[in-house]
Amino acid sequence: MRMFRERNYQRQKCGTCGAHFWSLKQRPDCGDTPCTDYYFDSISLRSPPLTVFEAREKFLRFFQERGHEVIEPYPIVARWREDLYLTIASIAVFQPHVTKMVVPPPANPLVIAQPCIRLEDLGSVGYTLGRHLTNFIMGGHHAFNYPDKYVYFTNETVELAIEFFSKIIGVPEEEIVLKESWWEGGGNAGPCFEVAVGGLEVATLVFMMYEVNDGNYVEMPLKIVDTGYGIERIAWLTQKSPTAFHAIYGDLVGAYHKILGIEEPPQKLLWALFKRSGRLDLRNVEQFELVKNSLSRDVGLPVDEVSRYLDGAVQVYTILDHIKTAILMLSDGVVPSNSGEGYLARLVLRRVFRILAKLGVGLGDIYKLVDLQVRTWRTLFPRLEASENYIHEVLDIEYGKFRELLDKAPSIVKRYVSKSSPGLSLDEYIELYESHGIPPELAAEISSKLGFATSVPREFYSVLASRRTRAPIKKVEKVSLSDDVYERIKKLPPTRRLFHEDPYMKLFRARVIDVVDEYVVLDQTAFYPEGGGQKADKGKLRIGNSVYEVEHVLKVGDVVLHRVKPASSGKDIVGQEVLGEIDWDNRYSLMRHHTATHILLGVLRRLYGDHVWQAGAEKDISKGRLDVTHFKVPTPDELRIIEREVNRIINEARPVLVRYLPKYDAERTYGFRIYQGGVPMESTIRIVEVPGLDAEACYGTHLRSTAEVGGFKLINVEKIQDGVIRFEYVAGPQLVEYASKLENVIREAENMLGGDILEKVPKILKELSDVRKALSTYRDLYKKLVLDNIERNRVAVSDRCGLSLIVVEIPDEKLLTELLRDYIKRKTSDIVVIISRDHDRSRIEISEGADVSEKVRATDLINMVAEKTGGKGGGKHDHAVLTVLRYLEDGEIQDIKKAIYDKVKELCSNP
RNA sequence: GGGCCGGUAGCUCAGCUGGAAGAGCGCCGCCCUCGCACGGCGGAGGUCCCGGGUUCAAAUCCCGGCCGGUCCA
Repeated sequence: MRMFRERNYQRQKCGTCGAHFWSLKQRPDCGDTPCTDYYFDSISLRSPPLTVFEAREKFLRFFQERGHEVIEPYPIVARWREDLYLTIASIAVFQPHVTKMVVPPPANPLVIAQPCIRLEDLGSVGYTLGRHLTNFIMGGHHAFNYPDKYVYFTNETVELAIEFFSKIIGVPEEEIVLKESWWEGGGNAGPCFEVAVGGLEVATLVFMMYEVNDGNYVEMPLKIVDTGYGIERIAWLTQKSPTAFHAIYGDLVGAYHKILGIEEPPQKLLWALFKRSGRLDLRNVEQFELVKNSLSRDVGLPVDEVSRYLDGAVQVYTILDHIKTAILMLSDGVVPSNSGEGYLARLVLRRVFRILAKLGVGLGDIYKLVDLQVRTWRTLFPRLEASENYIHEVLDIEYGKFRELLDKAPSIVKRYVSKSSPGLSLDEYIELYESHGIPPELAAEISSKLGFATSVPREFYSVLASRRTRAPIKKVEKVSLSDDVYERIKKLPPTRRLFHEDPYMKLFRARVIDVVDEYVVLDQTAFYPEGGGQKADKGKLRIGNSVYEVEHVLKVGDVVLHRVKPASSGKDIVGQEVLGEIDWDNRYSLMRHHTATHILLGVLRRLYGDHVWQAGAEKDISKGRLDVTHFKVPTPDELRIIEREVNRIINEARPVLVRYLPKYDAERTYGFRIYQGGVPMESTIRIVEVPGLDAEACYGTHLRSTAEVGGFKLINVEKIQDGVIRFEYVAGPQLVEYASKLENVIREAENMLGGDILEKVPKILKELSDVRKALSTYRDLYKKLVLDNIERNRVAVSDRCGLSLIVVEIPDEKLLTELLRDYIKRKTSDIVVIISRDHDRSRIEISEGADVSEKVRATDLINMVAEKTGGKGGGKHDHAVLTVLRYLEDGEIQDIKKAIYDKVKELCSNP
C-alpha cells in the first residue's frame, strides 16, 4: 500500500501466529493478543486519561474535522432490520438498504458512535477483564464508494487511523501495529486491518467488497469502508487501569463491590492478572481456575485467597456489564419474553439474578444497582431516564418470575433425584437446566440437602455448548411462485398504484400488460395486494365480453398480480383494455379495520408507554387483530379505557394523513416508531399519520377521517406468549354484525332453555344439582342392596375364609369396584365375586382380603373362569376382572359359581 | 421460530413398566382448652387440561389440540 511505503512501515510476519502485519519498527510478534502480553499500561501516551464519554467525543470530533458528517446513533434494538434483533455493529445501521444500494447513505463519508449489544461472549464477560463486553460503543467512520462516486478507501482509512491514535490519543507511532486479516459477517466480506496498541486491539478497519453467496465471493459494485473503533477500549488504553471495567464504570466499581458485599481485590493481584490475561485464554470458568495457581505465586497470596478475590471481582464485573446491557435494552422498549428479542433481555436479567441470588442480594439492592447506572449513563443515553418507571416495573415482574423459579426448584430437583438412580446424572443436570431453568450449582445444592451429594459434572458446560445449534437468525421468506414466473415478473414495469393515489377508487380503467400463469398484470390497478397485514381486495375484471373474478392479489417487487377465475385464456387478452371493479364493501371493511388498528396502537402506546410495539397484525373483513409487546394482560378496567379512547379519537373525526418522505427525514421526524409493521426497502417512505397519536410507515389503504371507522369494540384480548398481548376488535357495521351474532346465540340458547337465560340457567343448575343428589341417593341405595346381597350370600369355605358370589343386573362398574374394596378392607379373609351382566356383555370381578390373598390369587381364578367362558381380562393378585362379550345365562353362571367354589375351597383348606 | 418439561382435591405434589384416585397443607364439624395455638377424631372436596385412538380395562400408552414453564435461535 502506498501510504505504508511513504511512511516507511515494514511488512513483517508474526513469530507466533504467522500473520502478516505492518509496523514502523521491527517486532517479534503481531502485537495483538494472544501473541503478546498486555503492555499498553507501560506505553507513555500524550493524552490524559479519557472517560468513555470523552473518548467518544474525541473520536467523533476528529472525524468530523476531517470531513465526516456526524450521524446520530440508532436504537440498540434493530427495528429497521428483519434479520437481526440487536444492533451489533455500526455498519448494521446501514444494512441492508444502503449496502444493497437501495437507499443512499444519510451522509458520505459519515461517522457514528453506535451503542451495540453482542451476547455471543456472554459467558466470557468478567473473566477477560473487559476485553469481552455485552454492550459497547462502536465508533465507526464509513465511506461508501459507488462505481460513479469514489470517496476514499484503504490508504485514507489507514492514514486516518494512524493519525487518530498517534495525534489524538498520543500513542507513539512505532507502537501502532496493523495486522492483516480477513473479515466476514452479515453476508459480506473483505480484507481488514486490526489495529493494536500494547497488546490491545483498539480498532478494526474493514474494506468490505465481496458478497458471500453459498461460499462464493462476488465482488460488490459498492466498496465500503467499515471501521469499528472500540470506544471503551480507547478509554481503557488512556486510563491504564488493570481492567476495562475500572475505565468504563469508574466509581461504580467500588460502589458495586460495597453493595454486593464483595471485597475489592488488591491492585497488585489485578495487575498480575492483567499481565497474564493477554496471552492466556481466560474465556471461561475452567480456564480461569487454571491461572489462579500462577497468580498465587506471582503475588504471594494463598490460592484460596486469590480465588476468593477474583471470583468476587468477576461477579461484580459481570453484574456491572449485564445490568447496563439490560437497562439499555429495556429503555429501547424491549419487553422480556420467552421468545424473540424479549428472551435476550430475560437471558441477561436471569444471569444477573442468579449471581445476586448466590450473593444473597435482594430486590431492594437490585434497584440500587440499576439506579446507579441510570444516573451514570443518562447523559450518554437520554432514553434511560424516561424509561425509569418502565425499567422498575419490568425488574419487579422479572425478579418475581425468577423467585418463583427458585421456589419451585426444590420440588423439581426432588423429582429427578429420586427418579431412577439416586442423585443426579449429567443428563438430569442438563434437563434441569434446559427444561426448568435450574442452574446446575443450585441443583447440586438442593440434591445435597436431600441427602444425595453430587457435584456438577465437569463436562456440563461443554455438553451444553455442543448442543447449541448455530442456525442463522434469518427468517425464511416464503415464495409461493416458481422461479421462472418470478424471473418474468421481475422484468415487467412497476404497476401504477391507483389504490394509493385514491383509496376510494372503486372503478378504474387499465390495460393488460402480461399474463403469467393464472396471474393478470395490468399497467395500473386499484386492487390492493395483500401486504402489511391488510388482506387483498376482491372484485371483477371486465375484459371485452368476459368477466373474471379476482380471487387474490399479490405484489412481487413493484408489480401487482391479479389471480383470476376462470383462468384467463392467456396471450389473447394482452394489450386489451380492462374495466376493474372493486368489491367495495369488502375493501371498506378492511380500511376501517386498518385505520382502527393504527388508532388502537397509538392509544396503547400512549396508555402503556413506548415499549408497546406491534408484534403482528391482520386486518380482515370481519375483524382486526393486533399483537403488541406488553408485560401484562390488561385489566377489564384498562380495556374499557382503551375502548373509550379509541372511540373518542373516532368521534373527533381526525384526518388520516398520508405523505411520502425520504427515509432519513421520516426517521428524523417521527423516530423509529414508524417501523411498527416492518421496514420497507425503499428510499421514500409512505407515512400514514393520525395527527397527535400515531405515525407509521404503511402500505395499506386508509380512511380519510377517523370518523369513518364508525365505532370500535374489543371482542377478545389474550396473552399469546409471555410479553405479547393480542387484541381482536370490530369496527363499523361489523360491530353490528358482531352484536347480532351474540344476540342470535342468546336467542337460540333461550329457545333451547325455554325462557330468559338469566332466569333459566340458575334453575337448570339447581335442577342438575338436585338430580345429582338424587342419583347419588339411589347409588347409595343400590350399593347397600349389593352389600346386603354379598353378606347374605357369604358361605364359609374354611374356619376363617368366606366366599360371596353374587350376580347383579346393573353394571355400574365404578360403584361395584369401590364397594368391593370397602368390603374387603373390613372382611380381610373373604373372597368376593360379583358377576354383573348387561344385554351384550358380562363382567366378572374378583376381589379378596389381605389374609387370603396368599392362598388364593384372583388372577388365577379369573383365568380359570376365562377358560370356560372365553373373554379377556386380568388384574393384580388380589383383584381381577374378566369381561365376556355376551350375556351369561343362568346355567353358565351356576357352572362358574361351582367351579370357583370348588377351587377356593381346595385352596383354603390347604394349611 | 425450534427443542425440552409440566397440566391429578382450594394449594404443593405423589401415582404414569395399563388393572381399586392418594399424601401433606388448607377448609368444615366434633373432642381437648376459660380462649388461642398445638394435638386427637371425623368429614366435605375430582371432567386426573380437552378431543380422538389402542385395549376386556387408560390418570397411565399413541395421535392431535389448548394452557403454563424453560432453554436456545
